[in-house]
Amino acid sequence: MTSSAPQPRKTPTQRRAKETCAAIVEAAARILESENPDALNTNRIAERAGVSIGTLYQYFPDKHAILVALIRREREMLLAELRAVEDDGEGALRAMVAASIRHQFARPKLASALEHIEQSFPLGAEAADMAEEIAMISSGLLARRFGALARPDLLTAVIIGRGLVNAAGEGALPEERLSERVVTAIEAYLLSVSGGR
Amino acid sequence: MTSSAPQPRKTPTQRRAKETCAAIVEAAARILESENPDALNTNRIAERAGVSIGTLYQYFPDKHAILVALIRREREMLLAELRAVEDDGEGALRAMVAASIRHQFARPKLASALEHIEQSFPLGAEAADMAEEIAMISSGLLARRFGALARPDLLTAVIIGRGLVNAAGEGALPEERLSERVVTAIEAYLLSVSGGR
DNA sequence: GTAATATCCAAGCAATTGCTCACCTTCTCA
DNA sequence: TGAGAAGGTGAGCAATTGCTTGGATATTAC
Repeated sequence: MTSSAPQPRKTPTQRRAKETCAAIVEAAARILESENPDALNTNRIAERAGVSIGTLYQYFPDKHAILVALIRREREMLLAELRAVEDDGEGALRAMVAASIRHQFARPKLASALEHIEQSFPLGAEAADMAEEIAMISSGLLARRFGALARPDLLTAVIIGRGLVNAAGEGALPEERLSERVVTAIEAYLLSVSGGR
Repeated sequence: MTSSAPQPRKTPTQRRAKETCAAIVEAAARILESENPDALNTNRIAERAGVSIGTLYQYFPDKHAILVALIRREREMLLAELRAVEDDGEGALRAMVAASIRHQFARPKLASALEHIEQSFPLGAEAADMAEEIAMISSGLLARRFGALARPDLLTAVIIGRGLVNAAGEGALPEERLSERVVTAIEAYLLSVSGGR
């Protein structure tokens, strides 16, 4: 009975080791941002992190695990911002959109690189968890304004928002007045499916 | 003075050679569909196409060129469908959405695999051309119903549509009543920015 | 038919990749 | 203070990759 998700060989306990781990993950992020993503290999990650390749493989069982850690790190940052949005009914949608845009434009290249990587290897369960939590948060925040929303309608709203923010982050849509544009698109759709009132 | 876009070594003239070329491109498509995209290498493409690796490199200067050819092939198929939409005012939007959905669901895995590949290497100029042509087509078809639309609003509508169709193609959104949903989202947005009438 | 041309073959090279292993260094704590 | 644990090193292996090359086979033109 072999576990399909390999565990790291060592768990970092001392502070030095935790910094090393963080440096490795951040090095991967920097490579994804600066060079073409094909240049992302473990030797290069170790080099940019300023550690040896052997050290890297003490904390990450394989290359895949480094990317998973990076994706988790970024997801948690976004989720934290979304969870912090206050449920004041009126401005909640605006605040969620603003948080998403802030996250996307903090490190736009990284955000879109990860976007593509996420699909190529199924981070399946976790991606679903993340989608679920975003749906839950949004559901609560939007209910006051649009009433109880059917699941597909909620998903549609989230996808519209994500799509527009990503497109803008990749330069396919002007950044100007992006926030209003996204809010408008989501509001228009939700009003339309929730009775138009 | 070296050209940055390498030309194929030979242009296929006989029918046999053209079939070989098509088989190579289709083999790449099948690999992207069936196996994980990391397994896409030239040796494998040649094997699945039923030709030798040497033959492959007679018509394609490098691996990149095969993917470009495949992307072009798929783009042309979609564009052809979109161009064929009749300008009857009312049903034009519905018809464009239907064409996009048909294209996406004809070979869903291929469509989303290419979606991710397109970004990783800049097919820059051509991608822009495609976006431009879609914008032109849409612009004409939507003008009758929504009036002259500002460029960013048009782009937003296209991105909303693409995003929803892709999401559905990847299973993130139920396929049920997808067409109505997409039309609703686009209509709601365009009505909202074009004066709400 | 036969020469010229077009098409196809596949062994294998050079480079890159993910990763291991045997060893050294730094830290912790009794 | 010193021994064991935690942290770190980097040469290099095995596998894979994109691609070249030298030559065999098929098609066309005369």
